Amino acid sequence: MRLSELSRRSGVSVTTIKYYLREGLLPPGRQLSATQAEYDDDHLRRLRLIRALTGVRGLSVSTTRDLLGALEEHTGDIHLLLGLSLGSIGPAASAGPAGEPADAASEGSAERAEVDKLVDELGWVVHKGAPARTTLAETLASLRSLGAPLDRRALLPYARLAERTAALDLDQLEGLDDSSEVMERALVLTVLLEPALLALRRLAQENESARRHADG
Amino acid sequence: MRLSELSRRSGVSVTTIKYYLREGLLPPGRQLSATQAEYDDDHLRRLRLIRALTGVRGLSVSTTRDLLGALEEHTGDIHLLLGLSLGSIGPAASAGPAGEPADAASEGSAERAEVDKLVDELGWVVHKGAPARTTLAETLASLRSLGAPLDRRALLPYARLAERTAALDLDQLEGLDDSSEVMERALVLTVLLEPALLALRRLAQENESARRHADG
DNA sequence: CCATGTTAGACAGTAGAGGTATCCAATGAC
DNA sequence: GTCATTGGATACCTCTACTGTCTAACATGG
Repeated sequence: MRLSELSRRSGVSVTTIKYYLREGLLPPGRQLSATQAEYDDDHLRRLRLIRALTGVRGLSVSTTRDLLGALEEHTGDIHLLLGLSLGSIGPAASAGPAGEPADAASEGSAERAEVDKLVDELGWVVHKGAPARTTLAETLASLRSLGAPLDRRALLPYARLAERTAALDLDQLEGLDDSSEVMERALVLTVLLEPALLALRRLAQENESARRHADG
Repeated sequence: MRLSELSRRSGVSVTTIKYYLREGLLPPGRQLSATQAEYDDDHLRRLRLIRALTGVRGLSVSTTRDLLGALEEHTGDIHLLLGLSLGSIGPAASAGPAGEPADAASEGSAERAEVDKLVDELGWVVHKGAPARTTLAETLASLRSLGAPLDRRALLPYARLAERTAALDLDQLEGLDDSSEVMERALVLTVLLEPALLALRRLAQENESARRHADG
């Protein structure tokens, strides 16, 4: 199909698609001549994936590019994809010592040790450099500085529930043969399911709050 | 304390604090004269909370303002806070019929019904207009259009785990007396724990993936 | 062969978010 | 009296995610 047809079928404007091509989110089409290119259903799928990641999940264009790049790069190696590539997709990766405030509860290196100890205690096999470890440590440091500290003991039951959630996630990948299909599904489930899980948690919170106050 | 001291103690620049005051994220200090104002520890706490919400969690300034506003408004009514105010803090609230693409898997009104049915099946007591219902429905619609549909049956075990997560969350609020303290703690735990829970899930995914591939 | 439509590529422009910088007159501390 | 600080106002800046316009080269239907 032509670029204009790709645009019509995806609901994404031609200029925006050109922008994604420029930014390397979408691979170029098969060039038929200097002024003609053909796109296939893979492009349409990819485009829908891009819109879901940026729109529904709210990822930035550059994060989306990195994610899609990791998808191509580690084809067949679902470990690297789950553990490293999808490891941290928060707002900021906070690289380097940026000189935090003097008084603000000493940068969470203590939390990093706590996280490593937790992972150890759980018996999890997780790469030492997994970015999610850092994300977790940062969040704990932040919670502590706000006066709501969570130690290993408090975190452990959450971790056990995360374990079971992850098992459900991996179950969803069963029965898929094609490797690239598995990889894409893994990305979709890991990243796009996040808003759904958070929404479920909020609904459950409201319910639980209602149940506990029912005695009043 | 003075504005400059508040700045020094929080690590946030004076201009940025002024910006937050302008935007209504931080309440004004006690005005001593036309050119003198005093801030207390509440301001410092609030400021740290703002930085945590925008920095760690990545919320926008306007979302943060809404959240903090809800905190003041519903003091004492933890229901409204959990169910309605914190209901949807995703990237976009998608208000109104914005004319989605022609071909893109018919806007998820079917998903909305599915969500309502799920909540019903679970026996959850949740406000009909809870924004998290919409968030959930949108995510499901998006997953379906990407060829990875999750129906009620697949979602149910996730919901049961969310239930237990919410119970842990509410446990954290036990033993707190002061109402405004409970409210702030609820907000912090609901919103700031999110990155931590997602990080735990990703670590657990890597572990589970390693476990399942251990036979190879 | 010509009118019309489409393409890649280049580049400028835009709107919103999240600050940052500067100036101001008033005022408090020393 | 001098100097730092304040609230208030306004201008400016950087980044992100697009959007618009232009050009020269084709393609396609009549």
